[in-house]
Amino acid sequence: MTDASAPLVVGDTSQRSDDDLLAGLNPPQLEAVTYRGQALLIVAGAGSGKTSVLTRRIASLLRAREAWPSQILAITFTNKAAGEMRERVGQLVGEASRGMWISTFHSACVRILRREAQQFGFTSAFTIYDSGDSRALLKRLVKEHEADAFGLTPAAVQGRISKLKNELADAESYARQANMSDPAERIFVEIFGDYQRALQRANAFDFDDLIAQTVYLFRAFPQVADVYRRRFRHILVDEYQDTNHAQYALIHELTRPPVGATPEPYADSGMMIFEAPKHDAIGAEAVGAALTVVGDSDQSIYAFRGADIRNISEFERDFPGAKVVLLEQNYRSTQNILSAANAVIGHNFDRKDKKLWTDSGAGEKIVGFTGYSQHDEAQFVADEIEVLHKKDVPYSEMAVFYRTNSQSRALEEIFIRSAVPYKIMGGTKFYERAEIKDALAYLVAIANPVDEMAIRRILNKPKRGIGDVTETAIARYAEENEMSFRDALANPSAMGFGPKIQKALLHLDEVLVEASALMLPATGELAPPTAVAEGLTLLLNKSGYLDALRASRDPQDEARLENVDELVAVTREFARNNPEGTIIDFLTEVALVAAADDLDDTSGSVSLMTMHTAKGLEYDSVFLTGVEEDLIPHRISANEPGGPSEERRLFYVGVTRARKRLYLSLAMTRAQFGEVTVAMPSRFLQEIPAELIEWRQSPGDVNSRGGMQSRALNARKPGSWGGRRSENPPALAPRSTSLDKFPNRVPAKVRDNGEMELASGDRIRHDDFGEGHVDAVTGEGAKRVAHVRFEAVGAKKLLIKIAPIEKL
DNA sequence: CGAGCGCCGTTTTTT
DNA sequence: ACGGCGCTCG
Repeated sequence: MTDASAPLVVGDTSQRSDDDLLAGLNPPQLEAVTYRGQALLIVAGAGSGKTSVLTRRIASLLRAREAWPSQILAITFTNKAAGEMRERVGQLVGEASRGMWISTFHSACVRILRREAQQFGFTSAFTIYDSGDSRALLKRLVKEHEADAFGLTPAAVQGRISKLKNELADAESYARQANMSDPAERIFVEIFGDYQRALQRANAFDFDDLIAQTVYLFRAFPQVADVYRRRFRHILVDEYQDTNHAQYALIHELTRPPVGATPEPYADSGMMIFEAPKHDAIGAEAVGAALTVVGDSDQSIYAFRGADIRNISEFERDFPGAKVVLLEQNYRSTQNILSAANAVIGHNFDRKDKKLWTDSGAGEKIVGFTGYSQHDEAQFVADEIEVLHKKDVPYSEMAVFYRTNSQSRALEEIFIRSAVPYKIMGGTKFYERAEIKDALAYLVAIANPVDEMAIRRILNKPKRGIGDVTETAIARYAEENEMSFRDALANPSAMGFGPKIQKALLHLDEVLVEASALMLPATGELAPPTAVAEGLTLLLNKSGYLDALRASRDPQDEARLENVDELVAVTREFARNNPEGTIIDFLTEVALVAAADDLDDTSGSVSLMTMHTAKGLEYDSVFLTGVEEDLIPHRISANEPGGPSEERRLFYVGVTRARKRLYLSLAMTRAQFGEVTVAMPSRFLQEIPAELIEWRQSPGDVNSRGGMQSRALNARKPGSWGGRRSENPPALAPRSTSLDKFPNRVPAKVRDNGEMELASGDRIRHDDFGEGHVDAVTGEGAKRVAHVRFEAVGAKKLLIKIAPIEKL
């Protein structure tokens, strides 16, 4: 650990006034940087300079010697954001920034767990299972329990387990309150328990465990928790609106005052605890860490994975005496973009009204475009990108967003044809490719030999003639003899296999042994930085994996070979950046990369990504594509309580990423499941004042002209609409132009419930809030208000005439 | 045990 | 439209 080993900047730096830190801040920003107290909530609208405020706040704590670097824990949403923050703090305070913990929730928890794993039955070499890994494990368990007969698919089970873990429910606690007379429920409980035991046996945590188990650890071992409570005196959490319950609990545990009585200068795990600077009171042991959270409830877009908006809306209740600072001035976007964003988000009720503003002028109008097909739309985007590029907008300052990953395909096709350089962030991620997972499984097999999943994965890759029967036999032998799968595999002669299989297994064992010797140095010895790269190369060569790919005549295997080479290059790069990095460090880094953590962002390409991935990023020019009903808002969200509101926030996030130019595009038809369907413009377009948008081609244009000529080169593929039909698809038949002209037409159902009668005791359903029970009705005529208790979201007051409700 | 074929479900978002 | 998975046959 390098924690705090670097000295604070000395001499004039610390004496110097904070002018440079505070320069150019507006009053609320200033307050956010300089406020000192136990709890601070910074409500930071999009583009309000929150990163700058956070970094300056940290810098000012360090400069004033109110905290040592090692006493600061800053949680960001992505590793990339963490890196940027570290760099920016470094620019302000130099070397003093070393030793801070700036990382994501998951990275911070891994760090803690690696240190403390042996406290509760794991080793520090534990594996991190990504969703694919846990899916594979669950698949086996679901099969074993024949649970599919009860409608329990691996995906469904995985979803439920994830949700439960985010709520800090474990298998036992859930079992206690489950309805065990329901057979499906009983089997689910069994699978959950088996799953957890399998993880434990494999010395592995899944993503959700990383958080939840850290919380358990702190609760079960208060003296361990105390180590971290004493250590971190300032905790800062970004994107607080997207924290889930487990993360919230973790923060709570960390900000609690230490309970133990004996502060030791050196804690058990060898971590150094520094005494507080003497002129300050923060060393008082009874006080919990100061907490700063930054968030914007309008940008909460992760409810589907357990983010609980109440964490931020009830912050003041959770932390009495908390200070709240509002940052509303936007420094990113033009007023036109902000006005559009404000208008859209204003349609969400149940939100504190908050309006972004800027003093930098209206800027260009938002450009709208309606393509005939998704390819047509993509061609518009590609053409426009070229126009911008000729105007000296670098490709790296342009981004294309979409709601679902599958939409990227059409864009890619057209971009390739149009020679637009692009990179896709996230998507089918590099690390999810089969060949990469294979290669990583070899590494896991070295680092964590009890991880049976990893060994099973590589058992027959490349093909060694080892099939299901052999695999099961090894597993049974291992179980009978109470040894690990890895050890069983090492003496195949005991299992009565044929000579061919014995030879194959022995060879695999030899390769693994040899690689272990290379990559896992004896205790005390330091492995050379190149160990991971060399070990991986050795594994892939001697196992025959590369040979098999090379020998294959499947054209895709060539690409796979390149990908594996790329992974080897990644290990070399890792060695350069982390001279002391071990195989475990490498696997950790790889397991926790996020979609937005792109490796090279100086690549001079246009970025393509989902709107979710776009959160926290900003670009000069942004293309928001597929702005259609059933896409954004997504069809599936329509029936979920709070779904439509969350979709609106997602759209809002997309819009507010743009600094100067925003393009909103859609297609009139979209191919889905191989079928062409008619798309309707998104309701969110309606919510933007018409004068803000300049339509290059409005939905009305496309309709009334009876089909545009497709500009997409490949729109004439046989089987798609172009070839056969000379007439227009019937659904797009021309209509009268004037009334059709966009804004005022599309799905705009102005809501009017008329004289809907509601009385206390009625049950209603609300588009966003779900079902609820009417407690009372007050007011008269058009202003009658229903007081409703919703099952999902609690009590709300609704204007009966216009609320999106129906009586049940 | 492995290759080939046909069927099915897929597309919401992610650490 | 496509890929993944399971089934069947060699």
